[in-house]
Amino acid sequence: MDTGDLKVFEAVARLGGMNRAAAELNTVQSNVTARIKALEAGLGCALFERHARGVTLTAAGRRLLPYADRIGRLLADARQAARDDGLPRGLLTVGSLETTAALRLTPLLARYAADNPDVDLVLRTGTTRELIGDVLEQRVDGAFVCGPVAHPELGEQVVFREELVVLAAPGVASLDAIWSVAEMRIVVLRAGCSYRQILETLLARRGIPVQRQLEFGTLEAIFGCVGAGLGITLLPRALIGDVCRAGRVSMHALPPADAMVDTVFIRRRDGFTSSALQAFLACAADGFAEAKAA
Amino acid sequence: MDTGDLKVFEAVARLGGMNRAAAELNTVQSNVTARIKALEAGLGCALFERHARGVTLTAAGRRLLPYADRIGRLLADARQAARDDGLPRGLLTVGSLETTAALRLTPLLARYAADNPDVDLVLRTGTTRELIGDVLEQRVDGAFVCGPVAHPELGEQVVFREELVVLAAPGVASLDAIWSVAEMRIVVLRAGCSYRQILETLLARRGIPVQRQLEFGTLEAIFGCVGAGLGITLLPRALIGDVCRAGRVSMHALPPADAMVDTVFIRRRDGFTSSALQAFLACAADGFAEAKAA
DNA sequence: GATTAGAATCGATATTATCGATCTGTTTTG
DNA sequence: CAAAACAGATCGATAATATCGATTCTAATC
Repeated sequence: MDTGDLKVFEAVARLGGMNRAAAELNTVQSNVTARIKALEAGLGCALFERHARGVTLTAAGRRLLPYADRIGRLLADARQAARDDGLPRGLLTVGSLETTAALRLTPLLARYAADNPDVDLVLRTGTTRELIGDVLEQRVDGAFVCGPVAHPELGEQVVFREELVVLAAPGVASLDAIWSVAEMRIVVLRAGCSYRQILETLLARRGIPVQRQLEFGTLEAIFGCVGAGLGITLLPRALIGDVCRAGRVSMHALPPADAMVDTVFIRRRDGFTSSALQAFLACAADGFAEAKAA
Repeated sequence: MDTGDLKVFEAVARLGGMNRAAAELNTVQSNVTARIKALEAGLGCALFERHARGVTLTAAGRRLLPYADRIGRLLADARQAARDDGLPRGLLTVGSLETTAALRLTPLLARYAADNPDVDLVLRTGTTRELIGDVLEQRVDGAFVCGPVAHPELGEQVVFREELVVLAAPGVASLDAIWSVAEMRIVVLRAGCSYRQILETLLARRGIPVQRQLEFGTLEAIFGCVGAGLGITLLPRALIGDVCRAGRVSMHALPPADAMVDTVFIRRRDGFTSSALQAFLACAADGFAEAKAA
């Protein structure tokens, strides 16, 4: 059983056919067949059932597949680990929620990029669920998501904790006034934003349907929209500044159980921590410690 | 980078020389040299420093080595996982403390062996420390040791919790009478027994030197020896039976903090759980649940 | 300076992987 | 129902590469 064999095996399993796998692997079908046969002979059991429209995994194949994946990933990690001489360089792919990226990460990313010119930094955004998958499948080295995650294969560290507050039009006196409305329009920074989900959950819990959502790319636009009474929004208190005191919007605190949200940085427990990632973690710890002190 | 290459790499690293590795791998030195060179070329960095008395790992080599081990183990797991069709068979190697094996495990092992005729059961004994190493290095599939272990790579489950009591000669009135002795002889079931270590720790904490230890293979012999005033011993209360009520020895409870000992079954968190091991766990859970009920 | 242990190198050989063509058995299509 | 299309198995030729054994080179040790 060889790493090459396992790669072939994985491709055949994923694509459901030897021809397709051969095409992907830039080789010919007879070759793929031969390697699978060799693998099966070495293991002493069949991995695929052959039929007219391709192949499907046998029970043994299904048991082997996750190992093939893990071994492949471990090999990639091993290569990286051996090459990594302690100086941050190469590719660093970090995931983040849209909102976190837009509102919190820019200074950090800018500083990291400036400090580490040899690192190619890639930012990938998605929902918490998607990003967890990305980290598990090693599509990103780590990600900022909405915590807690509590996944056995993931390590997480709280990066910052923030209080979410509801913003509404200036005239709104209290939360109760908001909850008593028959239906609600919400304003978000980006579609799929995690704050949107939280807000929708809060509204759903009180039986208030969300009529429509408005999406704006900047905080200022959101403030303007909310101030004009077009809807409500949910944002970290620290980001609101003085638009509230200026009377442009009204701010409403939530009960602590709903209000406090942790943003955590997750990464694979068993994955290799490259120098580039290590430097990133240090930079992040630094940056957010400053933010807290300020 | 290939699994064969990694095996060669591991052997060279462990033996500190290409000739020695070649001998172990049943091949010739030129071959080992060639594969290491290929591996280094593939990675783009040197893995060994060559000098007159063999080779030593470079920093890159040191980083790679743990991955080589892990990949090797994962490959072995993968092979097992693919072959394992759900029916317990093959080799099952279990570790245990001497004492646990002698006093608790025999009925369990007998039943397991009877229920699973296709499994070759191997029992390996050692101290908790040794057994932890055995489990980590995959020399055993799992082990009964003195808990708690709390190692990140190991999962543990408490198998039974027992109260240890001190046994002394019939005339001894209390623990204080024992602690006030100037020196003490202790009686144990086997050398290296974990109860011996606990007892020695207890004595050491009170500044009592252990003069000599007596070792006997059966509980009866220990009772006789202790009853004759030759020394004291430490044993689970459940194993003592009525020798105490019969007046042959005196029994002394310890403070709860010292008295309660957990026996836990440990195994690798990420390791493959074979059908044979799964059946063993079921058998153990069953057997010890009965023991508790009785 | 001779000896020794150990790694590098090299040419010959054996092994293995790859390729392209062909065969066999389905399923779909005309 | 026959033909075409599709998918895997098989096979012989060839290319690649792993292995071996002999030799060379180097740095310690005697």
